[in-house]
Amino acid sequence: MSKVLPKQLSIKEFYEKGDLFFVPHISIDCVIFGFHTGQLKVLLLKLKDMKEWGLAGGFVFYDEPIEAAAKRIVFERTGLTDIYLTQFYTFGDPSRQRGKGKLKIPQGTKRDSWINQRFITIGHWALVEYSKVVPIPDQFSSACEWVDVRKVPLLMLDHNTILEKALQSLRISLNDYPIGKDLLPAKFTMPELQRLYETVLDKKLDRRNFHKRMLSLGILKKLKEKKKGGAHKAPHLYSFERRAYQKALNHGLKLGTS
Amino acid sequence: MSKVLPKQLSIKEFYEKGDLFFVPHISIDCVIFGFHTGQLKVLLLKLKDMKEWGLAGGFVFYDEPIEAAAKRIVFERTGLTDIYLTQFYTFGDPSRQRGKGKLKIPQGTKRDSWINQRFITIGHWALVEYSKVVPIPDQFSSACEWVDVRKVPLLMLDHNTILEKALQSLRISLNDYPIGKDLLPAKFTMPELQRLYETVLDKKLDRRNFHKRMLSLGILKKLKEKKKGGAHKAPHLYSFERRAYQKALNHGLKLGTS
DNA sequence: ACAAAAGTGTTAACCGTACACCCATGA
DNA sequence: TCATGGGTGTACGGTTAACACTTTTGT
Repeated sequence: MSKVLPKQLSIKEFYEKGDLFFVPHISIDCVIFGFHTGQLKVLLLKLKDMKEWGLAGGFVFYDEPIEAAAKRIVFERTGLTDIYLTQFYTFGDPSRQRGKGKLKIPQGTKRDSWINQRFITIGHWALVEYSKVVPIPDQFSSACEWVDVRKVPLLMLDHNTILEKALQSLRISLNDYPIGKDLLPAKFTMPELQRLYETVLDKKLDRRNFHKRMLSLGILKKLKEKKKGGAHKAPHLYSFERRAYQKALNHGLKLGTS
Repeated sequence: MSKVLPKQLSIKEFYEKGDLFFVPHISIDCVIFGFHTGQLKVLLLKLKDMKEWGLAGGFVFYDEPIEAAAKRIVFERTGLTDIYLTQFYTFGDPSRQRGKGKLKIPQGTKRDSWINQRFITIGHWALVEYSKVVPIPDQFSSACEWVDVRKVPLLMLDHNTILEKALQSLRISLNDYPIGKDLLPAKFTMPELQRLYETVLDKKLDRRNFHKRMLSLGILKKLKEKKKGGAHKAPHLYSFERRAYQKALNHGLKLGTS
């Protein structure tokens, strides 16, 4: 799944010759979500020489499927494979072009260089386990950090719009598909799972009803261990039932309306 | 909304010089749905010099937003403006390229011509009123016809997959958004509306419950006229309440789960 | 008068929501 | 022992789904 350039190109070489490797006019943006200390986080990159931050993005090799490219991009920023990934929308505003609006033409590139042309970007969101990620900046960035989705700064281009739409899509998908396996550690407690749902949906849920519904889905396995160390009563630990979880991902949670 | 080439290009000119006007590597495919005689129809094009049929497709002008391009493409095949259109998925398989698989390189074009390169296509579906459409083939096609979605033949490239995914997306959208205004004539009967839903969902619905639910949505206006001419009891005519219908499209049908 | 489609109301099952008490643990 | 969070069951209400009879009209 991970594909690498023949050799590591310098930024300048990349800007000048990228179209030898990548399909021009096409980019991919990945909204990488994680969950930590009760917050929904998104992985952002601080662009060199610019005030703004941006989403994890990249390009598509000539012989690479779109989904593979998206997974590669997530891999390059997180070190993770086996990414849970969903394509949610394609953004094609003609203003998505370096040299238009605030986006500067990269130093030393020609105006007609492939990188300065109009790009259509295919938006994906990914769910990853926060603690397993070691954020890695790309060559255009000076930093790569988790940011609370509620505290996201001004992003380059239309990346704020893309993030908003990713969140919408994630919330909608929550109605039909389970969530958690990719965002929580292998063992977790019911209150932790509930906090995840509350955070994504941005609203409080009833503890007892949540408990009931989650169990009724048949995708949880109650472990005999309890979580030690916390103050107060020790909560039970759960894990997901691999097969049932996967089935729910494939077929959705709602049974066909008779 | 309708944009026209500086002059009408011949097919050969188009194949050779298209990249002077259109963003390379990007195409748009539109699954145009209509409803007639109790059947869900899709507008297909018979390709010249090939066995297969294909969906309505086209390319994006350098300065044209994606959605505008999609609406233009529907306009060019149907003559209609004010299209109800939804982007549903972007297909990017590297095999989407003339010269690979069954798709021939157009006669007289060079292998490295823009048209023979890999294309990423942005899938849309559109709902149009069957009776208002005058199907118009494009320059690559010998015919443009309505085909029952249940009788769709083998299509070029991955167009069968695109159609399948469009249908899925349409069915899902049916849960949250009203349908009918763009597929039915201005005045219609409740059984006609029900047949539309049954056809799209591919299952029978209960007549009385359907009637009740539709009225409860508050988007229908009962007219004083009845439909004449048919055998049997004359059904009432309805029309959609413009404002309520639009509101339902914008905000969805389901009220926020408390 | 008969066949075929349209119009209408009631009931039962289910699901979602609200809600209260007891238990375990660390401070 | 107290404060805090975790674990569990019940009751109500609204929505959905099942279902039968009457009306109209053309043949």
